[in-house]
Amino acid sequence: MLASVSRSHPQGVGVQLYRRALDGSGRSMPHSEAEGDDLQRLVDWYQGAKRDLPWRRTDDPYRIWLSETMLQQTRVETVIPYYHAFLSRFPTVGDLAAAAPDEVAKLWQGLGYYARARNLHRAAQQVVSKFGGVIPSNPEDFSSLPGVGPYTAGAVLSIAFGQPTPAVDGNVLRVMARFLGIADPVRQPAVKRRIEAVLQAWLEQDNPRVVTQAVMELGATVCVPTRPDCGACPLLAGCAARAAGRQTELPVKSPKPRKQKVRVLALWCEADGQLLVQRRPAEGLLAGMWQLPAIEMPVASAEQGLAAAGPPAPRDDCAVAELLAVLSGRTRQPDRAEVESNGWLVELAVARHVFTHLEWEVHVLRPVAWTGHPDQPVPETFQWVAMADLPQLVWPRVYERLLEQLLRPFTAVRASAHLP
DNA sequence: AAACCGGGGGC
DNA sequence: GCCCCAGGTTT
Repeated sequence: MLASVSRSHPQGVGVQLYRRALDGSGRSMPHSEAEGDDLQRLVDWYQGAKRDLPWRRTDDPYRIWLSETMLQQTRVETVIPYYHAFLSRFPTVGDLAAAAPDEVAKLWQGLGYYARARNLHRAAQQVVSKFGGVIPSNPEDFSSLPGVGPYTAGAVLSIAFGQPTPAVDGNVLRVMARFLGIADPVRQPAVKRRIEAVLQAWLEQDNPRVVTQAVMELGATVCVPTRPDCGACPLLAGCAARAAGRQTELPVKSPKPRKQKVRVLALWCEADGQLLVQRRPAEGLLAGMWQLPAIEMPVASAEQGLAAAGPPAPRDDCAVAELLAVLSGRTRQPDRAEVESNGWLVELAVARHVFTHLEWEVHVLRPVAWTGHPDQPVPETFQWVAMADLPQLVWPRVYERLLEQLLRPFTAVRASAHLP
């Protein structure tokens, strides 16, 4: 198929595309002929250069689907141990469908973007209930599953089922933006559509299982964000960005907004070998995960440049007093003496944690005068838990670290010792 | 279209 | 410190 494609325009077309894109002058011209050899070289390169990854050793759609889900916004090295642990516990989609939600969450602990796990679990149940336990191989059905967006659908359908469905992830976006010389912001849907169209043409000319992975592999190992190794690139001949010497300037991305800083005041309430913990709301940040009883106080934007860190302020004492009142089942506001009394909070630890869109500074405080006890009732969402049982709960990374620090020499909080 | 949703590794 | 990673969902 590809061998018959002519080799008429070694590099001219790519340069032209780059200039046109820079001028913002609209549609690209067809580029099938000049890229035929590029595609062939890409495929040949992949066969010899591909990394030996666990999900490349199987044809099982379930395993490939799991890998694509775990790999969303997550590095290969991070995923590998989770991938093995997950499959060890849930070898088939049916096993996953039959699992308890908390057990699925526990195996995802530390991986981030926890909605992925909830969606995958629900999707597995739908595979059983709607598709007889067989992962659907047609785009409409597979894309209907929760957590399956355009990328995941394209990736699984092409890699596991050999269909010519393009999968555009961050790697592919970068490779194609450079190869085609696209100077428009890659966020724009029009850019993604154009890249999908070119990629689909490639998929229809060669084995989709190979082409999809080849482009991604190129972006992951050669056409990397900084210092791309153009000398080793199979697409060098047709690359518009390289021809213009501007490969490091692409892709063009829009600037990100500043992170909101949040001061988190978390309480260490321990009594009778038990610890008071709190379950986060079922929706939103870190949904349904466990933490120390805490209040989150957004730091005013004016203060962000100043001492966002630092010792608890008077306002913090007041907020903690209110939380302690709630824990004690009292409805009245804490009195002046409680709030103003000195030295009633001992700071046991501080941890900073950065999310995509905000930043936490967690202070773990021990209210030395508080007399709460496991025998007394606590409001909903709070719970006394034996120290030894803490590892069974699902913790956000920052609390995992804090607990490990504060519980030493107690047992670890991780699900499995071999995870990072 | 923009905001929300984790965590980590490389520089 | 900044970037960005085999993205999806919600508003």
